[in-house]
Parts: sequence; structure tokens; C-alpha cells
Amino acid sequence: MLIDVTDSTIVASRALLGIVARSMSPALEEVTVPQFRVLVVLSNKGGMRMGDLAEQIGVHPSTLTRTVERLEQNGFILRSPVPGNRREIRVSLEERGAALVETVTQARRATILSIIETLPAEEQETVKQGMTLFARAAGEPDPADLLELGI
Amino acid sequence: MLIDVTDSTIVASRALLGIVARSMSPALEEVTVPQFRVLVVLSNKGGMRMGDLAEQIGVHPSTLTRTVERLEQNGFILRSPVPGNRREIRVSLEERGAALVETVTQARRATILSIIETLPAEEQETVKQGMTLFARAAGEPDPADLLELGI
DNA sequence: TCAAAAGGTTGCAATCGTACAATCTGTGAG
DNA sequence: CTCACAGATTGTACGATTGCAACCTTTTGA
Repeated sequence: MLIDVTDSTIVASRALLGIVARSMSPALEEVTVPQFRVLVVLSNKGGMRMGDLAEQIGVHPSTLTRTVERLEQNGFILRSPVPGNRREIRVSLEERGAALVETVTQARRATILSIIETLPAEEQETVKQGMTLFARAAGEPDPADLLELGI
Repeated sequence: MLIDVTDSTIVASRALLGIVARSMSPALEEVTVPQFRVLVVLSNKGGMRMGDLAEQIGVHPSTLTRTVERLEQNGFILRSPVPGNRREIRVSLEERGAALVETVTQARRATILSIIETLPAEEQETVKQGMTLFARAAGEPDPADLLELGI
């Protein structure tokens, strides 16, 4: 029985992964995965200093400088001086960057919604309860893990 | 209500994605993501010709040649001539490659199992039903989508 | 038999990500 | 004021992915 639940969950996870990957795929024609990670972090946590961003993402500051450079050149983000401190640089999302993340998020939601819509109401309720229980038991995922995939 | 189910599912998907990413992360210290994709395909579909493998993965044959070269040098896969045809080359998993994929799969199962174990039996049942319903409604994910993430 | 097609590999070039070391500018403590 | 430290960028180097074009060998069809 325990095996049953695990198997069901693994199968469902494959379906969800497919959805996530597909939702991201258009974005990956505009930016690379590491670049998208930057956008996602900025979207979740808001603008921040270069150093903090590098730490969040887990790359060397010099690496981030180059990545951010490319993102800025393509209009996804903005680098601006911090008032009152001329050493630090603040990075934040430009409209284009925010829109890209938003597009992916919306696509994901829309896909899931369209799948759930195909179920009768009482089955929707079951899905909701099952997902909620699992999510609660699993706890919040480590953000660093999610970043690995650029979520 | 529809929104509720969608939200629950999205939250659960984040948890599942964290699990998937974390399970993959040790493997990514041994191979790159594109390399891992090759291993996964070979694990799922068995050995095949270079050309077919390139098509499965969606890269140019010449790209695959180089990737496979590296995997072979590190003992993850094997390139062997096809008997009866001296043009084609068959690629298949070496023990080391199979073990790597297996490790990731097992880690994923173990994590999910450990989470589900924390639930009382009747909640496990609910999770099972919910996951099963969702998975069925979602259908099989397009393998090409999954590959995007190296699953 | 011979030319065309199939299957793979090599040469070449561009792009990224990555880190380390060195550097430059600013800040802050003494 | 000066010196150590903080924050970020530049110089440098390397490895990986990627595709295109050219090429070699083998197969196959006319």
C-alpha cells in the first residue's frame, strides 16, 4: 500500500514535471537557464545587491557580473546605483524580465487548470485534498533546490 | 473552487520539483545536464543508434558525437559496432551510467516514501487517490518535455 | 558496376557559464 | 588622515554545448 501511494505520486510528479518543463520552454528561447534563475530570484525576492544575488544563486560574483551583463543588454533587468552608497549596485527586474517570468507562471497555471477542469467536481475535491495533504507533509521545498531547475 | 484545486496542485508541484531537483543534484556533479539526458534516454529506451539517439534528444548528430565521446571516456556508456552493418554505431549504458540513473531514481522514491510515511493511513489513501486522478487526467507527459529538465 | 544516399565523425566557430586572481573605487574605524 | 576591508568588475583561462559544412565509409538502388 505504501508502495502504491509512492508510485501514484511518482507518476503524478512526472506529469507535473512535464507541465513545468513545457511552460518554461518558450522562455528558454529568450534566455538561458542560469539567466532565467536570476529572473526568478528577482521576481520572488525583489531587487537586491549583486553580492546578495550571487549568494542566493550560488555562483561566484564575477560569474554573476557576466550573466547580469547579458540580461541587462537584452533589457530583462536593470542595474542601478544605490543611493547613499556608491559601492553597491542594485539589480532589479525590468518590465521585460518580469513579463517573462509572469508568462511562464501563467502558462503553468493555465495548463493545470485545464487539466483539472476535465474532472467532475467531486474528483476535483479529491485532487485538492490529496495535493494539499502531500504539500503539507512535504513542507516548503528548499529554494536552492528549486533554483537548480530554474523554477 | 477551481482556483483552490489549482493552487493546491501548484504548491504540491513545487514540493515535488524540489524533490526531483535535489535527487538529481548529486548526479550533476558527475555529468552535465545534457549528458544526463543521454543516460536517461538510454535507461528508458535501451541502447540505440547514434542517429536515433540524437533525434530523441533533439540535438544535431555532431553535437551528440561529442557528448557521447565524453560519456564514453568517463565510463558511463559504450559505443559498439552493429553486427551486420558497419556504418551504424550502437550506444548503450555501461554499468556506471545505469548506476547513476538508478541512484537518482531511488533517491527520488525514497524521499517521497519518507514523506508519505508521516501521514496516517487514511490520508495516505487520499493522497493516492488524488495523485492518481490527477495523473490520469494529465495523461502521459510528452517525453520531449521531460527531457528539457533531464528527467 | 556506379552513383546516390545513409550514418557518423571532424573541422570550425560562436556562445555561455564558471572560477580565480588582480584591480578599482568607496567606506569606515582608529 | 590613513589603512584595512567591502563591493563589484576585468583579465584570463578552460570546458561544455551547439550547429553547419565538409568528409569518409558503407550501403543500396538503378
